Order: sequence, then structure tokens, then C-alpha cells
Amino acid sequence: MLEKSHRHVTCETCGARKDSLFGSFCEADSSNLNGHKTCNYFKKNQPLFIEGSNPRGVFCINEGKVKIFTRGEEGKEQIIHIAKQGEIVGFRAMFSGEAYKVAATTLEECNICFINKSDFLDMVDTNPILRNGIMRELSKELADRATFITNMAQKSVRERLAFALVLLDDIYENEMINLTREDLANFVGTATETLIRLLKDFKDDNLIETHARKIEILDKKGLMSLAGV
Amino acid sequence: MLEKSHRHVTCETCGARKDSLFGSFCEADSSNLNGHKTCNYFKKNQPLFIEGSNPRGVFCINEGKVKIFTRGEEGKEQIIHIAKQGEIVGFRAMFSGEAYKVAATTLEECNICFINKSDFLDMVDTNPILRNGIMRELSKELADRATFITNMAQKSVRERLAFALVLLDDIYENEMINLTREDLANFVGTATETLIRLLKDFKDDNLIETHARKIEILDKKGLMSLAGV
DNA sequence: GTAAAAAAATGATTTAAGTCAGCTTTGAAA
DNA sequence: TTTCAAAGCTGACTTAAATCATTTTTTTAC
Repeated sequence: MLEKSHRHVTCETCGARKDSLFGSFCEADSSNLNGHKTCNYFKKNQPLFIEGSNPRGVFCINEGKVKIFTRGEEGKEQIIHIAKQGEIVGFRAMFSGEAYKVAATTLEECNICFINKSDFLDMVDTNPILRNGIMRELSKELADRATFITNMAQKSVRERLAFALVLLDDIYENEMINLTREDLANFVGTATETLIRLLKDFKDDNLIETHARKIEILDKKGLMSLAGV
Repeated sequence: MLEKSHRHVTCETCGARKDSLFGSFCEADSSNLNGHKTCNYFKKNQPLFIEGSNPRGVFCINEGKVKIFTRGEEGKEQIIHIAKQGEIVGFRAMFSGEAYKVAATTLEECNICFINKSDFLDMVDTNPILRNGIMRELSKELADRATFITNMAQKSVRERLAFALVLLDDIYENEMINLTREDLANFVGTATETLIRLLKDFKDDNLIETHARKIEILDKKGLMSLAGV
């Protein structure tokens, strides 16, 4: 767990960096990166950026989780992705040259570094490995979102919830899934009440266990087969 | 309309190229591109590539429309995008290094050029303008798909159909929308019967007119307000 | 540790949209 | 021109999931 305080991170020794798009950086690159980043503490439910604002740089998550979402007509959130440590958030809109179409808000306390736009773009321009990593990442996410769309169109809420729980189990790694029912509903794309009822069904079927808000996956294979994966 | 025959296209004079990612190419670049492409005629309902296959190159649409889709569990198609002349299809998976997660099939007779993988990747490596165009395109599409997901999750089928018709009106430009009811249903993400019933409602409300299969938009603003755009 | 607020849970009811079955029109090929 | 399969359409019925109204539990802030 995170202390309620700023923790300073150094790129050269950052554990999260290894799994990130900066993972391939050599000592010199890491040191350069370190010189261009600031390290910030975010409390829970704090926005990194909002829809309609202009990108000023990118956020590299050292610790904690961040939801990426859009808002529908009546302001209801649709969570598109939940980013964890090692992920870089906010760079997609920088390439499109447009304002953010999505928003990002922390789901828990986070340590997040910030690299400003021009420094980041310089790195992308001069480092082909980083650039290729980004292009690979963008392409993979496009494919993921095609699957997401298809799931929304063709799967039942029950199947989508099972699918979401499997995904979240990977995102939360060794921890239990810790989201409000509303956030989970907004990820699955359903009403909160429906979500709660389905969670009860899953409990009855011994697929999951809940500990207050936290969700423990008991039978991942069962969930996967329910999800049709 | 397209003749039932192969028509040879030259990049230097290709009208579709102007609107494409190759639009900024100088004479020399265009000529080089032309030397590396083959020009092919596709008949209606002919696949460009299928899910699970490995990308061998990219397809540049000179004339005609192509549906990009995934298949859900029972094989039902979900159309993600409809590409028109000037669009380049099939490059996204090339950067991810994975097999295609989507499939592409012509919706009508098409003239489509093909550029093989290594030639295309060489161009991307050596031409920063092309590269930036691609990164911009990938980023924009990511944003579009986030909106698509949100629409699927939060809008009614009626709203989604209105939205789809507005999009399709741009894709079909001066022509009438010409899709099977099934394809249209698979784009909106609904059952064919539901789609047909809603089209009738739209006709009754003088939003559209149908001429056999073809759909004419009478009141685009009306559709936009219905869609919540 | 307690109070207040927020989140979670449950029940009752409505409804949008899917499914199934059958009929009609269209358009491509013989 | 005729034929026949594919596509389009309609009606009846079912159902998954949304909505609304309350109650209970958990979390947060003092």
C-alpha cells in the first residue's frame, strides 16, 4: 500500500519502468528521461486530465490505478480502460493533435511521473525503439477496442461481467479487485443494480467471493468459460 | 460506377491518394510508391484478409467500399468501420506484430492497390510525414472507438441507428447508402428485424426514404438530434 | 468512536429489444 | 422470361435488463 505522501521515483531504478514503453531504455536514456520528468503524488479520485482539455504531456504510472473513460450524453461514465503501474497515459491525443476525447482519474492513491509534451515528442522522434513500441501499443489497443465493441454488441451483461472480472484480475495482479460497484458497472456497461444482482449470482455459483467492496476471484476458469473466452 | 474489369491506377495521378495517408507524397515518393504497388480488381463480397491470418501488406482503396469487422462467438459479424476510397486498410496489425484480429471484405466492386509489408515498412521508417500521419490516424481511431464503445453501452438502438446513418451519409458521400439490412444491423449492433422496424419508423418520421435497398437521408439534422450528436 | 454521507443491496415493475415463425419482394442466373 | 434463393418485412411472444423506490451496510470525516 501507498503511504499518504509523495514518494520520489528515479527512472533508472523504477520497477514500473521495466514493464513500460520505456522498458528498453539504456542507462543514458533512462537518465535523460529522469531529468525531464517530475514525480507527483495523486490522491484517490483525482483527475489527471479531463475531456476537452489539451494534452500538455504524458503520465507514467509508478504506482496505483487510473481509469480512462468517456462520458455519454447524460454524463454517465463509460470506462474504456484501467491503467496500472508501468502504463503511460495521455499520449494518444498528443499524436492526433486534438483535445482529449477521454478523461483519466485515479482510482486510488498513485505515484505518477509527468513528462512534458515537447520532451516526450523529442524522445519519440529520436528513439526508434520507443516509437515502434508506441505504434505497436496503439495498434494492439485498436484491436482490443474492436473486441470491446463486439462484446458490447453481442454479449449479455452476465458474459461481459465475467469477461471484465477476468481482465480485472490481471490488472489487480495479486490484490483483490477494488472498485466501486458504480465504476465496475461503468466498465461493464450496465446499471449498478444489475451489476450487483449479477455479482450475487456469481457468489452463489462460487465464482467469486466479496469482502465488503473487494472482489476475490475463486474460479477464473469458470468465469472465462462463462465469458466465452 | 465501376466497370466489371480491372482498371489500372497510377499513384502519381490517383485521385484517391490525395485524401490518403500518402497524400503528402512528392512526385518522387509517389513514383516510388507506384513502383511498389500492384493494382487489383475485387468483386463484391470478396475478402481482403480474414481474422487470424498474418498481414502481408497493406491495401489502398482506389474505388469502392470495404467493411472491417470482427466476429463474435456465434460467428455474428460486428462491423467496426466502413472504409472508402483513399483509405488504407490492413496496416494496423502490421505494427502490432500479431495476426489480424479483424477481417476486411468488399461491400461492392472495388479497385484496390496492394503494397507489400517490407516496402510499406521501409516507407514508414524513412518518411517522417507518413509516419506521423499514421500515428495521428491510429490515435484518432482509438478515440473514435472509445466513442463507439460508449454509444454501444449507453445509447438505445434507435439512437445508434440514427448515429450510424449520419456516419454512413458521410462515407457514401453523394451516393445513397447501399448496405444489406444485415450489414447495417451488424454495424449498429442489433438484430436485423429490429433494424428493419426502426427504418420504418424513420421513414414514417420523414427522416429517410428507401429505394429498395438504398437509403436516402432526408433530414440529416433530425437524425443528428435523434442520435444526440 | 461517532455521525453523516456514500455506497451497496433488495424488491417491484416496466420496457426495449431479441427470438421465432412465416410471408413477400427482389434480383441474379438460367 | 422464368425460376429460385436471398433478402426484406411483419406479427406474436419472450426475456434481459433498465428504472424507481427503499433499506441496509460501509466508508469517510470530524
